[in-house]
Amino acid sequence: MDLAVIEKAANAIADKHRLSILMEVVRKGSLVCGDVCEFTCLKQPTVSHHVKILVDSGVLNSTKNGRVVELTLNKEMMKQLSMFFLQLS
Amino acid sequence: MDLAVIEKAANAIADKHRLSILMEVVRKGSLVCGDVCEFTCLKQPTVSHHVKILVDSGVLNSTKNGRVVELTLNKEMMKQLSMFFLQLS
DNA sequence: TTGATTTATTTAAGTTTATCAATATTTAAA
DNA sequence: TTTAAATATTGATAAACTTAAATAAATCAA
Repeated sequence: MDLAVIEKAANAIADKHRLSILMEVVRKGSLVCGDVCEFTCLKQPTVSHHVKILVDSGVLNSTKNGRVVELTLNKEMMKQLSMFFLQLS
Repeated sequence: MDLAVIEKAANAIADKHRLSILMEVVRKGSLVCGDVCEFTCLKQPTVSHHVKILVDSGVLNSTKNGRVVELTLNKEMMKQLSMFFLQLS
């Protein structure tokens, strides 16, 4: 269990907007960045910044389809996090 | 599942020193604040600050025994976090 | 009560982060 | 090849965070 991975994932989740992006990805299955601008009150560069943190941390996967970037949940990371906290409980 | 709780706990864990305090509490079973000053390279007011964040977030429990503050793991919070990520995976 | 010990608080400096305007880049469509 | 659309990057500013010195508060021991 790499603590740096946990720390980075926790950091990605430790923000109101990023957590809400994560939950919306879960709810919808997938999102493009433009969607995020709509349901948050954030401008495009801010969304880009937050999405980068979520993707770099491994919380979200991103795949570029033409002009859009599709965001999906990294379930492997969710499993890792779940196992980490399970072992502590 | 209260997202504000998840966000606050994630924030508490999203710091190298605080995560290491958490892991040391897990390893030892319990710690006092003075111990934390020793195994981290942090001064007492800094430790006090980080401990406060960990306790306020519900990640650690604290009980005052005389002059010392005993820190233990809040296993209920660990369970909550584990379940949260399990449901997402 | 006095002195020592442990933790908390205040304050300040330095660093990092969040935000957005402006602009660049990439790609699809006309 | 232009134009339009989606995302990324840069640069600037304000807010938040980390750190620690100085100090206060609480508690134990002598």
